[in-house]
Amino acid sequence: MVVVEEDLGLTLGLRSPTKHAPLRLDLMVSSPSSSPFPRWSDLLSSTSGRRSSETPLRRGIDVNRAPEAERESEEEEEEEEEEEDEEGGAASPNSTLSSLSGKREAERASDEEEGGDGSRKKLRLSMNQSAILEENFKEHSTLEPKRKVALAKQLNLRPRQVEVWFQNRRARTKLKQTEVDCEVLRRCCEELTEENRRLQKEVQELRALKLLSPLFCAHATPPTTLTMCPSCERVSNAKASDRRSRRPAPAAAAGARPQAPWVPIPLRPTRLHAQLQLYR
DNA sequence: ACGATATGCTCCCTTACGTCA
DNA sequence: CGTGACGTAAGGGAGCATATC
Repeated sequence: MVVVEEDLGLTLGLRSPTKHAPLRLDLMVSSPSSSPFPRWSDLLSSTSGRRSSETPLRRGIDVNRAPEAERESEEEEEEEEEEEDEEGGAASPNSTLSSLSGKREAERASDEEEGGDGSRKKLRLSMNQSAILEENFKEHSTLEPKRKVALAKQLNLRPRQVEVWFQNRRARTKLKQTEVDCEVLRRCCEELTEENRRLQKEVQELRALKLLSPLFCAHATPPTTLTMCPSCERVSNAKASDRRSRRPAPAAAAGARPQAPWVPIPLRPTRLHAQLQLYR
């Protein structure tokens, strides 16, 4: 499966009204000054301004750190998974029923054993883990199986956790991009509404001007005649000298519409005509 | 060559949990 | 201390691509 980075939520298909360029937002981490390891809540806090104080993670408490014994067993499990991965395919336990066989089912079973009562465990990633994941996401927003396993090993996480993190990260990026796109569209709509209002006003002023000066149209200089081709009904304002009958061009004008005598059409000033004159 | 099936991936929506005000 | 809002890890379904038979 060929995956293009731009299709992964970074651009949503909405186009800029001006340049037909995809609206893009750089959502990557940009070396924050306050903390070396930014969290997503910080990156996105421009909209919700909560979470101003330090989190336990910031205070140095890693809630995600497992006891050493469990840690070792997890590492053994990861090594087993890595071996399986290198034999072929990624160990990615998915929830699809058809996929719940074999390796995945075994992994889920092992997870439940860890959880004990079967309740869902929710682990917070440490700042360091988040930062490394963020760095990797910056390089590429998708995960190859080998990179996933390598990252998992580096971060002392299960490959499934790395996979989920990337998945959620892509979702956040897309959500943020959607918000930006909506804002751009909203502004565009406002501008067009304002432009429409302005034009309506202009039309009203022009109409009022016409009512006040009834001779206005008479003083305008409309073309006295137009010419129309009887066959194709095209209208032309060619000069009188060019209005004489023309013979249909022979073979040279192959594909061209056969010429017919052009007939002058007397024109009277109309409202449309006046408008056209005014807008010239 | 073609269809059925299995597998693995991503996307999307939802749920559950942790944290904070 | 209880509660609601919010952020986020994780569960689960659907769709798609690929490999195998």
